[in-house]
Amino acid sequence: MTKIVIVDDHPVVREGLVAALDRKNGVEVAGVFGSAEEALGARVNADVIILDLELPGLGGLDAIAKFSAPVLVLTAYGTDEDIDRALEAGAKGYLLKGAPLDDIERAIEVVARGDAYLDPRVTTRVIRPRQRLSEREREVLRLVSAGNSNKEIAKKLRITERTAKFHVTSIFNKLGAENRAQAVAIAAEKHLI
Amino acid sequence: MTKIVIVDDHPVVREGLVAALDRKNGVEVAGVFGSAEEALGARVNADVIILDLELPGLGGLDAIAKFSAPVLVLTAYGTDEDIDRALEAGAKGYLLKGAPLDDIERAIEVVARGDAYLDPRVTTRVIRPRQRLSEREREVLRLVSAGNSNKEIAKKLRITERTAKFHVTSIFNKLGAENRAQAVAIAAEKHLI
DNA sequence: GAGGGCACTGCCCATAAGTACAGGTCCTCT
DNA sequence: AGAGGACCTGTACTTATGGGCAGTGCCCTC
Repeated sequence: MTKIVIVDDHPVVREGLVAALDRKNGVEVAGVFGSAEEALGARVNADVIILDLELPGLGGLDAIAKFSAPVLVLTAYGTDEDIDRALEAGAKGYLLKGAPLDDIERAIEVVARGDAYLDPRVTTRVIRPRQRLSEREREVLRLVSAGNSNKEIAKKLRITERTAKFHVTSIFNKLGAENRAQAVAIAAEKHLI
Repeated sequence: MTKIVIVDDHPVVREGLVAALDRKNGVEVAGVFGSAEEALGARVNADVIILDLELPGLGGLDAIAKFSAPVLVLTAYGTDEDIDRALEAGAKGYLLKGAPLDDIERAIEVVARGDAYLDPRVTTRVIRPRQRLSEREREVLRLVSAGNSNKEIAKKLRITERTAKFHVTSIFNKLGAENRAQAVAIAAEKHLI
């Protein structure tokens, strides 16, 4: 009997998962929570945690490492950044909302026995090494998105305008953008900002 | 007995809605579909259509007007543009995914009797008049997001560079941006692109 | 028929952006 | 010790951007 704990702030999603998993043999829903804090506080003994990344309060990404049971992420977006951080944090599975129920059930089995499961749409991103932005570059990108000029960025980060330009150029190279407008668009699309 | 048709491409969401509504008195789920085409083709007699906006094939926004029964939109994003277009297309209700089951049930009742229901998070946006971009401006904004210079935009739209600049400036004014990077960020945040 | 919104265009100008060259210091991992 | 990465800086250059001022024409509504 595989014990499942569900952590998702969407009532409809919780309902759907419970309904689907209750029907299935060998699986038992041991707890359903709307936030990571509740789930962690309940200290339920589970074999698999199904965890949404967008949660009120403690975000799913930060919660992953706090669970002792293997975590199967089930979330709406599969952005490079989310996936990277979730897997780095120790998630054993990554599913996108909208996945067929069969896939969800298979993922639970796989994760429960200690293996890893990735949604096919996620796998594509994982096998292709991405150009991750450095901490500084993300900072600069954030300022660019807010409409700051290189001079303003320089002032805020206490560096010279030349260095600000340098970071901006690095961002272009990594994102494959030709100018700030496109960089912001790409970043938004990848949910980097 | 209120007859409901559910149109959503997420299996988990479909499952959740069916489970929740089956429990409720006076409500009957008369059909569940994964796309607008299927739902329209089935010609089920319904009192309320629960419709997701992000659908494969025919998008939810375009599908709204094609249903004869009142449509209750249930979607993940509540962006100004989506809301505007959905309401213009004739949606009678607008709920965000993540809404409590009670709200969903209330919305169904309200919509079924011909009134309108808005998610509280949506209402805020509706009562505040927004600066909507013109068709041309959205076109220009799209090109700006793709990294095009004013000259390139001019060429692609067969106008002069001066006119491209003019549109870009109008976009800045309406969005409250100071430059293209910020405009793209704001547009992305409002899901205008 | 007089607005009002939208689309379009001209000239001019100061500043910002983006890129080319070339270099430097840290820190970490091997 | 050496390699690689992130981070930082300089000079010099071309081009793009954003905005001011001024004006035209179209279409739709009141």
